[in-house]
Amino acid sequence: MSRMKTAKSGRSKASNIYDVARQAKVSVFTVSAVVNNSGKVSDRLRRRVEAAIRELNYRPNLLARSLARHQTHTVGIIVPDIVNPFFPLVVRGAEDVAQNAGYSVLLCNSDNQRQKEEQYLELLLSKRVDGILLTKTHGPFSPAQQRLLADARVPLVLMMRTIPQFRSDAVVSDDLQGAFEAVSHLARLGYRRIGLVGGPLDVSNGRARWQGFRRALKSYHLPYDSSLATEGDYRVESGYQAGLMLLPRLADSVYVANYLMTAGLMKAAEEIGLRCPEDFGLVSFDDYPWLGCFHPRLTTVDLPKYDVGAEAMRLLLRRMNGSAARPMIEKLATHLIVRESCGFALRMKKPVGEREKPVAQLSESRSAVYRQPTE
Amino acid sequence: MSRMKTAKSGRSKASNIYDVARQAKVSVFTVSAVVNNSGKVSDRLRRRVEAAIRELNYRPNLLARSLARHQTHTVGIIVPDIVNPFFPLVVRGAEDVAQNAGYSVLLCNSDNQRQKEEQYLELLLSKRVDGILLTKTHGPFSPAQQRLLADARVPLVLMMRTIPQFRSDAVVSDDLQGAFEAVSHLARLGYRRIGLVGGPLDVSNGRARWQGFRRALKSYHLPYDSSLATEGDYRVESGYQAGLMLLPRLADSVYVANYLMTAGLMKAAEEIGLRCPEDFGLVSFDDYPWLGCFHPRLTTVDLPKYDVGAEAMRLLLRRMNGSAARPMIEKLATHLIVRESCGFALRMKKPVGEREKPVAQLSESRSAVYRQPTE
DNA sequence: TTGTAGGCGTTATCAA
DNA sequence: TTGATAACGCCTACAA
Repeated sequence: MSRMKTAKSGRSKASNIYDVARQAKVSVFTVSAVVNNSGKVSDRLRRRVEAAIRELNYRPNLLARSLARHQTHTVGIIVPDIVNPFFPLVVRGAEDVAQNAGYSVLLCNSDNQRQKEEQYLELLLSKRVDGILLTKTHGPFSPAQQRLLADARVPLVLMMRTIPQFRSDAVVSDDLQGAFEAVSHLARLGYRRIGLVGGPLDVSNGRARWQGFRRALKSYHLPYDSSLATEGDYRVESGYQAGLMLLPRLADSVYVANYLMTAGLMKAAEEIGLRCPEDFGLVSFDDYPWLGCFHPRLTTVDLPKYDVGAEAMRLLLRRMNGSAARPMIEKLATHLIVRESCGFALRMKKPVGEREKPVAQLSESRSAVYRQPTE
Repeated sequence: MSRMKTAKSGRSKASNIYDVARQAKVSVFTVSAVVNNSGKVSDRLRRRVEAAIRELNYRPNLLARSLARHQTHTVGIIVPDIVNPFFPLVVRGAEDVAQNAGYSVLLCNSDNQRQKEEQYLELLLSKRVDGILLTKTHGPFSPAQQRLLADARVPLVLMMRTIPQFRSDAVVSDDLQGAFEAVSHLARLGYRRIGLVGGPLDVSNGRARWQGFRRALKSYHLPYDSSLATEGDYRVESGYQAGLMLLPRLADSVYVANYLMTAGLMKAAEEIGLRCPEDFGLVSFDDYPWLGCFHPRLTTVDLPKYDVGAEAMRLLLRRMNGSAARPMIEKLATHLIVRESCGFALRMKKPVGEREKPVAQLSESRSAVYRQPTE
């Protein structure tokens, strides 16, 4: 008799491999072989098993399988905050690749808090994920975490941020080059007092974007005025505060290291009564589908968010499959998109042909296909 | 001897409960009792166990625990696309509540494809999640899915969209009322040819937003002109197309049923050479932190995205804990935010005090605290 | 090609 | 209070 009652009758527990074996009058091995399409099974038995599976509506318990096989086909992704519009695309890139390879994704938000991050890390390891994708909060791993990770021998790939003194794979955007291009663009347009709303200096991409800014200044023989450089935390409010500081100091333009801070700065400009690009030029960092639809239409440096996630997951998959290559850092190319906030139309001084080309390559970049978000 | 080698030596497998038991010279029961803080264990043994755990760096295998306990402390969330800026907040709301209750979240993107959705549903059930949060694609569940869900006896809560003929819990925003308010606002400002860029009619919130539009027209004795009403799919492109259709037909204003379509429509307006709010008024649906920072600053109806996710998860938790109350649909209140795209400043006809109050309550609404996104 | 039996790491039952 | 020992559902040598 079937263990899983049919249709109407009182429902009992889900059927397992033994039920199927009994129903098909074969051994569990045969059932397992059929289900996993492994080993040789005669057509006769295979058909019997398949019939039984259908009748009992059997579906393997992946939990049990994971326990037996020592792999869960699940990866963990820890990002600061999925609500920051930067991360959905990263996560989506990772998820697409994962899904395609038969893996599911456990999503965690650290809120940039080291404690939350650590808790999630432990949880993921306890859940025996096969790998981890991480956008690390500021600061290094604690010794406890290092040991944890080493002991668990679970591959980990960093996204967007690297950590000094910690050798591991990482996929990042070429932030230094991107910031360099952004600021160079302003310099080429003739701006002389270029302000910076930078990212946090305690994370690598914050530092890189800062560096790109300084190198571009130097490259165009512009002085570095520290009163025009502020450190933000990638959130709207810090951009707003920065705007209140910078703009009254007669910055004639500004490079803002991410989108949310740009929004904050625009708000500040509005309150102060300054218009962009008429009163000051602006280049932002990170593009979104709606940026070309509202005013000022933002000139920005597009970051390969989707590809960062996708590449990170590909790298992780390779590690999970036992790749022993030495840790590598992949750096994905950025791309300047000129619209109006930089004041290009107002100050056009360069031939049009040049406007979307980088002036110089500061570091090697890897081109990548950018996938447009679907909605 | 400890099974987990210390520091330098060749690392063996992670230690399990037997290793701990052996090390502490107790039975596995005692270890289990200590780990789970259940049952009575003498202080003497407890200390021995705790010491052993520390020495061996033991951490329970949650996989095995799940298998034995028949619960995974994991829930699945299926949304159309995490890249649509609508969903991150929903997911975040759910994740916060889940995390707080000791649950992790498996994230899935259906891309509004029924097939993908079905695959994910099966996967989640096979992984034995304890519950599911779902923003269903268009159309009903297939009979196969219905059976699947019924057999698995896994609680499921719908988010944002309900399904006719399927009784289950759901948490939605009060879209009908929201749309009604949006369009009423336009009517009160004196607009007479109000256009609609509606959501897809094959999902419930698309229909509700459409209905709210029509009821408001009726309520203000405005004729319904079907040539001014278009059906979109919540994506940028469809808003763009709708704009190209509607605006040349002399709509004096338009209500757009979500943010991405609004972006598309603004793009179309730009190309046509129409300005907002000078040439046409606009009320959008769904608010974001940056909407007040760019022009035109959008008048919009804010949806309680975070709360939808959070409430849905709370409901799910109750179900997972065995609540047998009959299925309920929670409807969360929306909130009109007046900025400039509606042309309020240009056409001010009503006293200021009235502008943020709904004219009428079309359906019961539940107020809820709105949490601002952090970045 | 197929079956048997032991293992995966916990929890839980039932004696002691 | 503790300790054996049987589930939990699947995989996989090893045997037949």
